[in-house]
This record gives sequence, C-alpha cells and structure tokens, in this order.
Amino acid sequence: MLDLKTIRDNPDFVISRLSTRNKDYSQDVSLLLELDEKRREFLQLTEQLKATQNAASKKIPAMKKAGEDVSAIMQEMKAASDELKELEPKLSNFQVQIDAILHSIPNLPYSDVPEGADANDNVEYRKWGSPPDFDFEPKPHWEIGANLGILDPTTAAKVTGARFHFYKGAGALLERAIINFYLDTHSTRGYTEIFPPFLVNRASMTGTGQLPKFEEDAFRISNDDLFLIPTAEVPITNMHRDEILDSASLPIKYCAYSACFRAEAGAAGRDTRGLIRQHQFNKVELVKFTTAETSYQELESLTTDACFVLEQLGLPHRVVRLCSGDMGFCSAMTYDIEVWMPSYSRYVEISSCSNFESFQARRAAIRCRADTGDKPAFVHTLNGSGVAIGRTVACILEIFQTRDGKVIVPEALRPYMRGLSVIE
RNA sequence: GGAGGAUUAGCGAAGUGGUCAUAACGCGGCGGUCUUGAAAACCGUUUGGGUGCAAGCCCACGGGGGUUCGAAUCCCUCAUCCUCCGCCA
Repeated sequence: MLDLKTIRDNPDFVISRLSTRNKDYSQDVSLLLELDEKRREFLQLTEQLKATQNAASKKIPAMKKAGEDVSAIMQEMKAASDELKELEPKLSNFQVQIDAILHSIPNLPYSDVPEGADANDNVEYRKWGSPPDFDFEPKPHWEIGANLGILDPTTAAKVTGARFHFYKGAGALLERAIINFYLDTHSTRGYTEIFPPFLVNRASMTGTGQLPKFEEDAFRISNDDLFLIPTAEVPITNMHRDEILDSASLPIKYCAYSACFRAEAGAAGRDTRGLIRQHQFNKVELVKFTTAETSYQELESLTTDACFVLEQLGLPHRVVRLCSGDMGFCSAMTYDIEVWMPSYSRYVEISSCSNFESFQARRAAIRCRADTGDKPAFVHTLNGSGVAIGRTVACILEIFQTRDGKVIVPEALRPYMRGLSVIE
C-alpha cells in the first residue's frame, strides 16, 4: 500500500512511476484524490458534531446535579445524534472506497529498476558457472525421475489431482536432504530458523499483499476462512504485524521451511510435466525486516545468501534484475535467481528476491522506533526464496545425470543422505 | 463439540451508564537529585492514529454491530486465551 499523503502531495510523480508497469493508473489516482477530498470534508462535519456532543455530555450531569432542566439540551443532542447517524455511513463509505483503491495500486518501482514490458527486458546482473556440455542426449528430470522410480505424478493424479507428486525412496530422501541443507546453511549464517503454520487468516494474506486482489491464486479453507500459504513469506512477515519493533533489533533475519500451495490459476497447459509448476511444493524462504536506510544493501546480501546454497550444490545460475513490467505487485525491486535447466534449454527461476520497502509494512502496520520519543516509522520488508526445493531437485537430476541414467548426488548433500553418492 | 470465566497502555491491574481515558495504583523504560561510581530512596516523565496553517479537535478499553442525549460499563455477534467435560495424534 502506498502512502495516501505521498499520492496527495505528488500525484504526477506517482502516476509516472506506476506507468512503467505498463498500466495507466491516472484514473485510479484522480478518483482516489477526489474521494479523499470528500472524505475529509465529511470528516470535519462529523467531528464537529461529535465535539458538541462531547461538550454536552460533560454539561448534562453537572446540570442534573444542580437540579436544572436538561430536556432542552437533550432534545438538541438527539438532533445531533440523528444527524451523525446520517453522516457516518457516508463517511465510512468514502473510507471503504479509498481503502479499496489503495489496496489495488501496486508499489512504485525503485529508481534502479530497468524499464521494460516483460521478461525479455530483464537485465542479467551476474552469472555463476556455465551450462554443462553433455556428450550424450540429456533427459528431462521427469523422465529421469520416472526411470529411477523416485518421482510419481501418476499416483498423485489418482490420489489428489493434476500438479501433485509423490516422491519415493531416494527421491523423498533427496527432497528432505535439500530442505535440511538449506535450513542449516542459512541458520548458521545469521538467519533465525522458524517453522510457521501453513494456514493463515485473511488479515495476514492482506498484510503481505496476496489479498484482496489475488484471491483466485490461493487455496481457501471454506469452513474457516483460512488460506493455505502460497509461501512462508506470509506467516513470517505477519509475525510482526501490528508491532512497533525496537530499531536496535534490526535487521531481523528469518529463514523458514514450508510447503507452499498455489492454485496456479491462469497457468493451464504451462509446465505440465515435472516438478516446475505444482499446486504444492516445498521451499525455504528468507525474510528480513530492516530500516529504510539499509534495505537495498540488505537486498544485495539476501540475494547473495540465496545464491550461496546453489554454489554449494554446484548448480549453474544467474541473477537478473527484473524490469518494471515483470515485477510483482508489492515489489519495489526484484532480483530473480535462475538455474540452468537442460530440458528447457534456458535459465528457469528458482528464487525471487524482493525489497518491498514500506509497501507491506504499511499494510501490516509493522513499524520501528529509532529512539525513545521518536515517532514510529515503517520498516522495510524483504524476502526471497533460499531456495525452492522442487526446482532444486529437478535441476540436480538434470545437471548431474549420467549417460546410463544415474544421478550423482552433490557433495554438500551426501551427509544429509546417509552418505549416498549416486541415485540409481 | 458442551459449560463457565476472561480480553483496559510495554507488563500487571482499578474502573458496572455521565462530572477519573489528558486510563487510578504497581512494575518496567527514560530524565534528574543524592553518590567517587553504582544500588536504594526521592522528584519528574512515559500509547497510537486521524484532521487542521495553527490553537485545537476527533478516534481507539480484543474485532464488528446495536440500545442511549451519552457506553470500558447494557444487548447481539465474531475472534483469541484460561478452567472443567467430551473427543483425539
């Protein structure tokens, strides 16, 4: 959520920054400012009435005590009360409309974000390793997984439906090993490990920006109005919702494993085979709460921390800076980390590291106080996958496959796999 | 699932229709006096938001709604926590 005061004071700047997202928000902004003006007009009226009510409420008991007749002033206040009952619904109606618009306007892209229309305009930032040269025809991970008997989407289709997998034997072990390797790595490098709930309430989904605009992307528990989390970002960021943090405690750094659940509405027909796009997948997430001054520096280190685990596994990858048109709703700047996927013959996203600045913090009321006596200020929130587990499995199967259909387990994972060095 | 009880500032807690929410009182925090320094004691101070050029005014007693001229207080509803019963990995 953007700051209404900022929009009020610099509407042209806001509109021009938003326009880099390939959408014109000038209508929304002018409607917003119109409603805001109306709201303040009605606010003054109602507050005036309330002030007279309050004054009378102090006077009436005193008059009663003095034995004076209060029926006249009671009449008067009855009229004021009736008038308020007319005005207040109008006022709150303006407020509701304003909130709806504010919640539907995306974040302003940061000045360093390259302008562009779509993923083709993303800018490569750095690269690690290089795509392997196979002296045989490499197989896609879904074939490798089927041949080794470690990935089973067919049974999952029977038991649950499309876009789910059973992992079996060494496959299940590999998935679990990667989770533990990622958590151990991050938590020994300054991130506090958290194990969150996988269901959250509506307020949490709104706090991090999944609601109200993207409800169709989420799975909702119909009898409880709870949502299956699309990422651990939601429960972790909302841990500090409605809190004023001591700025001495910043930056706060968390890492968390969770299953993630996504409806993938609108992705019909895309990535239907393999582990790339599932309704349920595992992920280790990194989340930071920082001051406004340090957030971009922290975005760099968060991205580096996510890349670190890929380097440990020996997976070739690159970092791209997303262009304005490709960035998510809440983000001010995003680095995607992409691993080389032989079956796709291109780099595929395995992590998305974003600085949301105060956009989520304003929605979720997460603030900090620099010094005792200072006004609280919104923190900056950041997060990034550190990294997605299913896609890591896919990448490992493809990158470390051998001519005879086996898969070499990366050194770093062997201690987590009871010493297993080859899946065959 | 059933029956009771609770929810007030960072924490504990008083307040059952008005003149104590600028929220008593206690603890904690901050500043000061005293002290070589510290502790103790004493004095002072200490919520957040909205609106207005400003003085100021308005809102918030778990959330939402209602009754009333007026609600922390009465009613309805939802949430969370506690105790007991039932069920349960």
